[in-house]
Amino acid sequence: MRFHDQPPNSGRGAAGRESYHHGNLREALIACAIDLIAERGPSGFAFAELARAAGVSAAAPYRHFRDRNALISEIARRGFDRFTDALATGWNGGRPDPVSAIEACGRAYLAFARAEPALYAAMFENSLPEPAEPSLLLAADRAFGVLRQAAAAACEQLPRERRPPALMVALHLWSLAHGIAALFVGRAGAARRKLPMAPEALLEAGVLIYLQSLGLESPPITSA
Amino acid sequence: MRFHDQPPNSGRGAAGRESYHHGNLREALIACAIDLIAERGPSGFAFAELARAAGVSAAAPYRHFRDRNALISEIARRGFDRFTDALATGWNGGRPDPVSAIEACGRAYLAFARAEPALYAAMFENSLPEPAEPSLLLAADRAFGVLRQAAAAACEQLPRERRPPALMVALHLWSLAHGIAALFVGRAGAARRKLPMAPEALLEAGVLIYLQSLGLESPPITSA
DNA sequence: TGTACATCAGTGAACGCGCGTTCACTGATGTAC
DNA sequence: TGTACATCAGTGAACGCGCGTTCACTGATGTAC
Repeated sequence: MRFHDQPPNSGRGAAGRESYHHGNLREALIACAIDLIAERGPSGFAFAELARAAGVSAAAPYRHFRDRNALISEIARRGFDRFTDALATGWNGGRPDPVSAIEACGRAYLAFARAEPALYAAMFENSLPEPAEPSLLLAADRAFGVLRQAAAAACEQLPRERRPPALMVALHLWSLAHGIAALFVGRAGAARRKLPMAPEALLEAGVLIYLQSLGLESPPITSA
Repeated sequence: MRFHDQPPNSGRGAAGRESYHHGNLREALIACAIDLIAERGPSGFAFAELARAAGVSAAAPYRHFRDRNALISEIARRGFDRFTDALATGWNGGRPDPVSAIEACGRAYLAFARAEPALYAAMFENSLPEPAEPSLLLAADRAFGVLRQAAAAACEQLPRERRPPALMVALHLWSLAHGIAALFVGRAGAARRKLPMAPEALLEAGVLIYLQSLGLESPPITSA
């Protein structure tokens, strides 16, 4: 499954290119870049090489992106947008119950990292200079917002005196999911190793153990 | 605190270089590369630039490393060795009790990532080609072995029927620690954000919640 | 419908640059005797 | 201690290459009238 659309005439390479004008070079460059990132990582190719892959001259991309970083930043931004949607779909408003919904959210997290390694890498393994684009920061905030919201909803199931800070819970969930994604999904570093279980199962077990400790079970103690 | 030694005449740059022979170019290259990685990441500089930084001609490094990857691989390998030591020191044979020792191990994990961002990046954010050097894989295995051993010792505190697989516990701990390190320590991507608490505190809380769910407390239920 | 014109989105040549890698070389060091 | 010689660990020039970026240009498209 691919999360990004294929607009008309945005095919990779020069194939289908008939006119002097490309028609949709901006989208074609993004699509080609995503392929290159998936192969070699966000720092693994040159801007000129990307132009070649898209079948245009090395000068053409400058009509659409200030420089290489602007391209990567745009890809990361779109990645966070898709990521937000994927997490929100998993969470599904907390139905049927917060714990199940958080589990679904975790599955969506890893599914995204697996299905879109290039986007995930552009989001988390880029080397973009600080400060980042404001729109990129906003998109990242929105994605984390889903986790924060999920954690808050789950925490509200608990009696006030046993209620941990929702932000902390969200950070724990995010860290665990990201750790598993970075270590065991995608094209990682030397640490890559075989797992006795699927990453999804590992995350699910970890989250269950964690939430159980907080006093959360599925189905919830307080039934609807 | 730096974990790597400074052998004689391994100073950065040409400073202190008096003779035709460098004396310790291999170590000097590694030291310079660590500085460059800390600044720009494991893919952020060229082999020739490293030679310049070390004050030698571009051809000199080839006397000591087959190519750039061999250098990065060596740095990652040494990183894992130091990392193993740091984790083992934190674990401290499980004293005074497994839960406290695991917490100390977690602190050592983040302390390492913080003190040695270049080594940590070389270990986990490199783009080394597969298959990795066997010696690098071994070094990585030894580091993970400390976590596995710690998890096993902790699990043995539990009655057999409530005992989770130690490997799974080790993977959870590793993932959580790595997730926190990748997201909140060092020079991360667009996701970098301010935390309401120190990464160390975040990890400590997460590990406590997790272990508590397994039935582990500090001080241990079964006293010595 | 036709035409003039403005704008857009490409081209391709050019620039200076630094990279990776090789090569014959040479200064420095270590050692046998 | 002295000397001859082998080995080591550098140099610096050279190569072809691809990169990033700019520039004047031009083909294609859209629009006013």
